[in-house]
Amino acid sequence: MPKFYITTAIDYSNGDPHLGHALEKVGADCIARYRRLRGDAVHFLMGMDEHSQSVVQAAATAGVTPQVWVDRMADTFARYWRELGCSHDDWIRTTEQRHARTVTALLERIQQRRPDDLFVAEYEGLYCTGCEEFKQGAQIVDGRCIEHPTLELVPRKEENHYLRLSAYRDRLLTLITSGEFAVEPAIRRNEVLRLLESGLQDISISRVRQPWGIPFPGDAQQTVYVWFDALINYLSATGFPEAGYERLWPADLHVIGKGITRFHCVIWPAMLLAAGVALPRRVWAHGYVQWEGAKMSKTAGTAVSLEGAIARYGGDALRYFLLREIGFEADGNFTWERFDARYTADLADTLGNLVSRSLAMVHRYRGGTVPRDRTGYATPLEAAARRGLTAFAAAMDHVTLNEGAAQVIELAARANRYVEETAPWKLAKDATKAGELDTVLANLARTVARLAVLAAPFFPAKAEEIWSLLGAPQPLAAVGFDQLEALNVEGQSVTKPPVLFPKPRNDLLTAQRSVT
RNA sequence: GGCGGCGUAGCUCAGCUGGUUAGAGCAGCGGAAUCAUAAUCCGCGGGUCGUCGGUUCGAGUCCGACCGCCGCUACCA
Repeated sequence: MPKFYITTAIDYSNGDPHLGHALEKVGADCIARYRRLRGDAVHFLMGMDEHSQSVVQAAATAGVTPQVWVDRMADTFARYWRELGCSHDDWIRTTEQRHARTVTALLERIQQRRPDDLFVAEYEGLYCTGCEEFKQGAQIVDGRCIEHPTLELVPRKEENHYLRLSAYRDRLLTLITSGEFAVEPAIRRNEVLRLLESGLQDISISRVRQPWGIPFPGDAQQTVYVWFDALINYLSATGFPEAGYERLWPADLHVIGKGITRFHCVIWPAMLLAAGVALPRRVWAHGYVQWEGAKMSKTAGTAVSLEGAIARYGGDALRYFLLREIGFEADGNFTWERFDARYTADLADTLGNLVSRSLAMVHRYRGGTVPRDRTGYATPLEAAARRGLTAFAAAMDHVTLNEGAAQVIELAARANRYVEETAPWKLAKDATKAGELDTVLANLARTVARLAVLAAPFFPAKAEEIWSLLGAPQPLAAVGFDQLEALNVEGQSVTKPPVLFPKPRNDLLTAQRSVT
């Protein structure tokens, strides 16, 4: 049973999660659930990044200590991920002792192995005495800090610890080009390769005057720079440097957003190379959720609240929509209209209706017991199902989650056509057609069962509900992908179907649409 | 500025290494059916495949230019 260690980016603790965070967690969870279905020993890590300077500010604004603040944020995030059905096996927070221990250990290992890769140098930048921070880029407008436009920015020098990132350029180029360290999708790999080709600068990895952090080993004046600290979380969760951390490490897949590709595909592997620790096998950088075609922004009032999006049809429906419509590669657009359309067409009318009519007919015509198919399932629906299973696996293996979701609904649509083709209600009126009716009902029940299993990575709770309607002796989680082709549900007592995906009234939806 | 991507039916998008009359889903219109959440199924789309050139027997599919969007451009101290 191969292990599969999958991680998501840890989230900054400076504000509530939104749809963008949700896409990443749900996508990673979908992959994790799919790998479990394929029989891997999955270890799925999520967590929180709690050391950034913005945390200190947010806490101060709220009038609480940083620790109280991050505890609060961690609870909030964890609550949302629970509502969305995330099946993570571990939850790491960078304020935890186990993380600090690993950060320290990794730095010490670099100090021992490659002492030349760590050095002290001066950083010189523009310092705002109002913020007590260095400023750069968009934070400077007209030569002044945007927070304190009445104050002069003063040039200031600071001594920092640096990592000799430049030494790893060639090594990284080779590793990425060869695929040994896979950066995906291709557009992100190309970006990283071009960055590498243009050369690397050394980076500073420590800060002074920022006590909310992990002490830099051997220099009590400094703390570890938050990015350097945060990246290590993936390793911390394995128990490094304790013996046995290799049971999980290296990570098989880091799921991240496209905005932090550089950190994960250049800095992180360089850190590991310096420390002599194995590199993760693969990084997948997904795109962003846009709102009405534009970047989501809280200040512009265009950030859809996760609460509202979950409240509309429940967490499962939101998962499905994000993965089917936004996808996990390029940017995608969220609108209430598209959400409503997908929910209605795919979940309610196609899948929900198929489950409803199939189980209802088993009840009406066979007293609720799935009959036996005496033809050996030699039907067009079976042929379509076999093709569907192959296409589903191919899509999921390539992390084209939207295509995987499409395959699930397509199989349900094919089953709906099968119902029309065979017209069970006509067969039921002719006693000589009893065998044919058995075949149709058995095929439909088996298809519904398969759909429950295939849908579980996308909407686990509803899939579980469908599965339970079928009266199977074993739990859904016990079914492996290999068993799906020959899945046998004959003789099972099915429950009369409830409405799985109720369609809300249109006037209510219109009212909700105005609320972001 | 540099590098890269995108621009295909009202909407969301498929179209791999160039080759029959350019496809799917949704929406819309017409019809059938009644097992089912008034759900389902069937039929109907003639879109200059952003624009203009070029290569080729033949180009959404390759090359060039242009127009319009977008991404990355390095320690956001």
